[in-house]
Amino acid sequence: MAKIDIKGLARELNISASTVSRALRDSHEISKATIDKVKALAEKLNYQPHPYAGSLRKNKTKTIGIVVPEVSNNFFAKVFSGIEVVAQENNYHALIYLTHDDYDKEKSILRHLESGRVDGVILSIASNTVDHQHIEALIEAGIQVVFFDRIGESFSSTKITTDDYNSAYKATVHLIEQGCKKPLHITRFLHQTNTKYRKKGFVQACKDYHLPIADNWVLELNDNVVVESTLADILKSKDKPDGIFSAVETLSLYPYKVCKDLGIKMPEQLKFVSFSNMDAASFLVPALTTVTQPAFEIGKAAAASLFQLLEKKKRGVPIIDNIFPSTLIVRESSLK
Amino acid sequence: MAKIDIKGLARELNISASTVSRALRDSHEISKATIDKVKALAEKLNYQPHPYAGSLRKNKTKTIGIVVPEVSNNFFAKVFSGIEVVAQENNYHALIYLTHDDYDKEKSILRHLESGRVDGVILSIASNTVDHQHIEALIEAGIQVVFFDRIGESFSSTKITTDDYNSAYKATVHLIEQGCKKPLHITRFLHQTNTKYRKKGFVQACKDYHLPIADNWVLELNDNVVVESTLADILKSKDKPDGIFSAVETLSLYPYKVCKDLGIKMPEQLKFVSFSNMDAASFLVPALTTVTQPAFEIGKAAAASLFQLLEKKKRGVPIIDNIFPSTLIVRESSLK
DNA sequence: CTTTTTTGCGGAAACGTTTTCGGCTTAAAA
DNA sequence: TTTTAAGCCGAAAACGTTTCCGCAAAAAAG
Repeated sequence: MAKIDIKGLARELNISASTVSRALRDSHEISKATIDKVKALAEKLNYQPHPYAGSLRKNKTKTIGIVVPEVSNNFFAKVFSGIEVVAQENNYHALIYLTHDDYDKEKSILRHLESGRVDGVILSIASNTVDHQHIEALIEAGIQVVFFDRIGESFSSTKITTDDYNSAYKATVHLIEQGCKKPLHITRFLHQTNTKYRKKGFVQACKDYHLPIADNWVLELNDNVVVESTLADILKSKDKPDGIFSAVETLSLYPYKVCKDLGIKMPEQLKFVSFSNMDAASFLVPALTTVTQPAFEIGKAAAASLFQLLEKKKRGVPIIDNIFPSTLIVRESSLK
Repeated sequence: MAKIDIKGLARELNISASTVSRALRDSHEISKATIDKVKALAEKLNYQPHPYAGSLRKNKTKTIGIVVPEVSNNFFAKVFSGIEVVAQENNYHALIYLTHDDYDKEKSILRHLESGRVDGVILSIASNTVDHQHIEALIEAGIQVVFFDRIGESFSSTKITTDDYNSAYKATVHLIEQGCKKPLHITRFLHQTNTKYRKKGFVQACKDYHLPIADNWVLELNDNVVVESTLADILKSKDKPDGIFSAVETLSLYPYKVCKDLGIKMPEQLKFVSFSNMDAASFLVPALTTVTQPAFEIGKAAAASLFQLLEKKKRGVPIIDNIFPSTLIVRESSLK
């Protein structure tokens, strides 16, 4: 089955390539008769336009780049699903890149994307990137960028987030109302925007409820290998916490493990709430109280915003800050 | 910052575009001096080649398509991670498409990929596709295809799977050895290759251990909304099973739910083993005994095979059937 | 000192589209 | 009858590369 191209169709029909091209796109300059002829033959020969030839000429790729830390993670996986659904609806293609939370990788990926491979990028910043020059360069090169979850605050681009501060505040208040006097906040990479605001919410709730918050009430646990021992040490200490609020899903299973090892009863002796999109949350024992982000919706919103920016036809200023509320799902792990 | 292209570099250096092109690729036809000059300027001006121009000319895209049912699923997410790692190592780009287990979507995606957007495709077939013409057409169009997990047996392409039959056999034997006399096999979409062989393994194990296997020992549960009630009915019946072996991760939480609702004690009254890549498996109560597939390795192998096919330089017949063993991880849910 | 080979480079075609420009008919308007 | 307009289409340029072909000068061989 020889590949058929526009010239082939033109030859077959004894008309010019330009006419074929126009006919396929329903140009008003072409007679109905010709359009029908062309389309019929294209259908018959299973003509598929070469995407890159068109991209090159039109300087439009109809593809976006998705740059995220990882995807074996319920949150990112669901965000991605949301993006993908909207992308398919709009006939866009999605290139996906994982930074593995590595700044250098993120830099090289974004640098590569400056060159016209994509029209826009949906980005969630790696946990250890601090400076943002590579992102600036990308935008400078004319690529639209939409942020989600881990955003670059200094940019004027669209940002999709959840109400990190409020969700964290509410989760903390919940712990306090269930009787916690010494909640511990465990988190990661506090220079990120999302975790930063979650911490603020935690701290503010403690203050508002007159808990004498100390420095060691907030624990930044970036290194996987020490999480368990660190947590164990704290839970064995004399002034141990009576509740834990985790800002990230990746820390949500450790307390179970440590409690089991140390014979600490949850929730009686230790109440626990975690940000999480884990499906199994309600099957843990005790079932995990979660702050869950509307990941799928966030993905859809990010994609929708990006396409709106790319297809400038729709007037109206694009929504810059799009905040989706997270919901606190109370289960057994936090109840008195 | 105006975009710089090869012609721009050429003009700047008073040499021809072809020389620049060759210099950038370290052609032996170009003097060391010129090469250095060109590269220095390219570096200075942050030259990035336009990917699609090159693809068009060379008829090589350096991008692959990944077509999978979904990605909010631990198995597929990890496979994808594996693919992505190898892709980045080889400087390939990955377009990802989700079929959402929909045959029509899969058909239209593959049809689109015939047109030269990718060099090859890594595919795991949607659960409800029965005929394979769209895949044949893709291969016919000159696109290399590598299958994993849900494969097309009739194709001579590379296939990456796990030892479905043996793993299922072993898991079933494990249940029997723990005392099960009436194991129930729950599964989905038995026309798929993977589930088909898992069922065979289950059946054979029952036979080998002289259990009088009946038709209702295998239950195909394709519709999410009836899973719970169906399972409940069975577990309430007089000749209820004393063990369950699930062939798919997506069914691995239902038994917990139903047991809780019906007051059935697991594992005392009902033992349970499931195929699963869930991180939380050991945190469920009782901790879930799993057959876990080396998802990340499968992804890496799929990508590696594909790239080997694409870069024909490496001689030697490519490995056609690549079978990765799964491991049975015994936890509490299946112990007597 | 001539002939051949090698080295280093430029011109132009090619990849498959889209789009600009222009031209030719025929019909409508003047 | 002449002018204008409308309708329909073709030739060629353009997008940014790579590569085929050819050619001059220098080096090697004779």
